[in-house]
Amino acid sequence: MRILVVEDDTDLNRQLVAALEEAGYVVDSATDGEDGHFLGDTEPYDAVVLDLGLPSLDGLSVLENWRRDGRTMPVLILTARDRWSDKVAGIDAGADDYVAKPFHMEEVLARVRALVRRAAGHASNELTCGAVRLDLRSGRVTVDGSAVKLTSHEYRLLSYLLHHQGKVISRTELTEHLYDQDFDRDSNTVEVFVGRLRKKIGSDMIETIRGLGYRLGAASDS
Amino acid sequence: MRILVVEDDTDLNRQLVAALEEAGYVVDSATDGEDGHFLGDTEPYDAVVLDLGLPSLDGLSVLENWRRDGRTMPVLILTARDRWSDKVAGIDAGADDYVAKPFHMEEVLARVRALVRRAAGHASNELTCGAVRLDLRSGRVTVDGSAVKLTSHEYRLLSYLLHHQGKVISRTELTEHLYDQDFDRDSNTVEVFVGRLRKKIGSDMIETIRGLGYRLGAASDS
DNA sequence: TGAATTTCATGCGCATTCTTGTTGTCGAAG
DNA sequence: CTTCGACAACAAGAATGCGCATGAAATTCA
Repeated sequence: MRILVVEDDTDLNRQLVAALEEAGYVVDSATDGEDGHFLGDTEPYDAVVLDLGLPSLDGLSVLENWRRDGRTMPVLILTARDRWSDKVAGIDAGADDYVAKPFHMEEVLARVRALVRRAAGHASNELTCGAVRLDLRSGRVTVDGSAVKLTSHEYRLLSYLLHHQGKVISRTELTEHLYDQDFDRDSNTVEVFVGRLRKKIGSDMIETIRGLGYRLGAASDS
Repeated sequence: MRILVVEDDTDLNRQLVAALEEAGYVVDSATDGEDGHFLGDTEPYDAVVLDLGLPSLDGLSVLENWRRDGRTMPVLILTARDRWSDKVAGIDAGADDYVAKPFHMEEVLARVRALVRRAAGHASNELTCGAVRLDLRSGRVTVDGSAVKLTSHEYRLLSYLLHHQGKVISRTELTEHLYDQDFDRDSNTVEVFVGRLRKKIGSDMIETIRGLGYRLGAASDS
């Protein structure tokens, strides 16, 4: 999962990035509205954390621009302001959630978790597929009840596949969501990780659709 | 759009119902957890407004039960409590949004609007023609309910035909859309793939219009 | 620094795709 | 009605290139 943080306070920015990375996300960040707007317009993020008070281009305008351009990724708004009318404006501009500063990092994490989860159409924090179970809060993975130790990339891959289970995911989509902007395109890293993951969770979980991508779960249904 | 309101304060309940109906929704309401839980489990709502402090069955439990039963409709939580840890608990239990009491009705309406709008984006889109069904999201194809395995090109071909069913598609149009610009003109690959597809989905699906191209669907006409 | 993790490179197996050639079908003209 | 030419369907071998395994190099992390 790939997240964009747009926050001008460099300290807070750093904290957010650190916390999100700690939680297993790939994070890009911008410190002003123009950069943020550009990134959000060009890169496929799974969620955005957006401060409203930004230099060069106001957060609300950034959001409105994205929505006008048809970008639909979930956006969590941060703001020092506390007036409810601002909240309504933000929500109607297309924000998906809202946190008032000062906030607890835990709360932001929970909300981002929920946004990403919901954007993929899941209501619960436990993602399961067959014998595989992933708890988004603790980051633990079990297969048939017994814990499995995954490396950070393996976890990201599995998490993405579980969020979008049943769907065919192209290799480019995976690289775009599991890595930040600069990544060597013609590389077989993804295949390597799919192979590793298969070894750990069972090779019949991830299906290969030759020429299109991979698909997890719901292999045999009518 | 049908909304469920679960709120024990009869005054507030009535206000919510009135405001939501005013906004054009069809609204059911319950004043305790058990009733609310039952309704949410049996009726298909597009969104739920749920108070946390309820008699007979706590709101959080109601929500958890719904999620455990696989109900995925968006839920907006109302609560008097303001401690952030409660918010996190609510969000992690599967709530989609959160409003602290006391609130402005405008805000609730804005959030419900947002929830409904977002949930609408998850309609699974499938293309069908006769017994053939193609789910664009999962890339699965079924004929008479039983799954059919297609290769990448076969899938693209079928998808294109389904998108333009009833229309006559020339062979050049197909090559132009299934291949990138430079493609050996005098080649019969398209016919080969039409043949393969016919073998897999039934030969009466794709009609040949001699000299013009192919047509899928709309079989019964002169 | 040492261990774990991630990335990169090579070669192979095989599903998929393409080509070729033949047979079959339709339409029009003699 | 017959015959001929053009177009389409089918089959099967050939070639392409995708995806996987494996191991070594590089990088990160403790």
